[in-house]
Amino acid sequence: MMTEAPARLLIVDDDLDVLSAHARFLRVEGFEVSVASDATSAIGRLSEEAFDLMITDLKMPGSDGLELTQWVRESLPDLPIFLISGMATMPEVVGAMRLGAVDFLEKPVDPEALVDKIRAILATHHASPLGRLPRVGVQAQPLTDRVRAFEKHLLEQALQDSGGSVKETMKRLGLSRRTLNEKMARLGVRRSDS
Amino acid sequence: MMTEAPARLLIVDDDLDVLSAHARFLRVEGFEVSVASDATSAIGRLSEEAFDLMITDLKMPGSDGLELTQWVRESLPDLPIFLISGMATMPEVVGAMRLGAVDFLEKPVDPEALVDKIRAILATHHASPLGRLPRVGVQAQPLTDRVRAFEKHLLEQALQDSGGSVKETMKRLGLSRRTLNEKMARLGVRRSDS
DNA sequence: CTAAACTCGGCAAGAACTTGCCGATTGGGG
DNA sequence: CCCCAATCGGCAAGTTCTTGCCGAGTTTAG
Repeated sequence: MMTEAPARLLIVDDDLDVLSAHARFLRVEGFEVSVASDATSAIGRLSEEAFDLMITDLKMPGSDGLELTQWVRESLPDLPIFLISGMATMPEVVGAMRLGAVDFLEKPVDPEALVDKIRAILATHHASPLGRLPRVGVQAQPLTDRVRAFEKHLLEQALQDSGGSVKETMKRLGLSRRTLNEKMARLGVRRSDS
Repeated sequence: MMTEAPARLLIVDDDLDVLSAHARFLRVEGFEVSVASDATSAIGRLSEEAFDLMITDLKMPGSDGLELTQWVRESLPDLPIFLISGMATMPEVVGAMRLGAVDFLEKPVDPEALVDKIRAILATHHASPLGRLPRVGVQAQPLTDRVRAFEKHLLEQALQDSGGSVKETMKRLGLSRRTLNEKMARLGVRRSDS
């Protein structure tokens, strides 16, 4: 369980049901969540407040997720972006990643998986040399937890990059099959067959 | 048609028919084309000659396109890479892009479109020497090394935030004094008295 | 249906890490 | 000079992690 200063998330989605559902769930998980239902208001929010992560739907009426991503990349280079979309075409995904999205999730989004990814990204980002946000006084957090989160993130990412193949992942990470399995079990990483 | 120095392309594909077909077509289009039928020989080529662009199949026997991409990203950061694949899953595409591929094409590849993309990439690349630097986690080496590096970073950061005080740092990281000392020694972290 | 390729997880020996206990060192104050 | 505070590192018992060996489901291609 984490007790550090809550991370601030901005969720953007034109589907209000999805939006509020995600927002509610993430708040329960301890994040500080702001929402926006379109790119314009999202940009408004981003302009007046600092966020640790933005999660946006790719397909929205008007200015869409890609444009929003682009705007963010130019204006807030350090803000990690998660793109979410159902029925995304390959070119769209490619474009999104090229624009600098950190990850791409397909609808429907598994809340648990989303939370894991969020935590993982925040863990790496906080540690990265970019420490852009003013840090609060005593934000002590066990080293082991942070390292664990990071390791978990690496595992998930490698696994995903390998298309879910354990064999491929172990080569990529330089681990023996057995060790990889152990770590996955220990850290609660599952192969998400896509 | 201009007469500038022809761009040098390296095409990697295990399917020799596809390989030669593409090579032939691209040569007709005025590119200087080299080919390789597997990752190993591709690396060989890349090691001995300079290229402007590499086009590789994602799925190949043995060391696959992802590994090749990874190798290139580490060794030749500026070389743009096109990945080609049929039946690629979303996570694979995301992973490939995250590894730094410039574009991702689906088989069967339309030669005309390919040429367009090649020209476009070469143009932009020549124009902006940096391409896109801000990429996220490029998969590098063994998991353990990366985790170690991360932990070291956290230690250094915490130590610095504590003004070099070990006592303060141990509280902050939730470690016993002895453990902290051990880690510092193991990871080669020293107190930089400021 | 069978063979081959992948994956999993139990088990156990060995390696690596954690941590309390002790004594030693270094700098200030008193 | 002595005492206190902050650090270090040796030692050793206790834990946790790594990894090879084995046997067992699952999938996939023939």
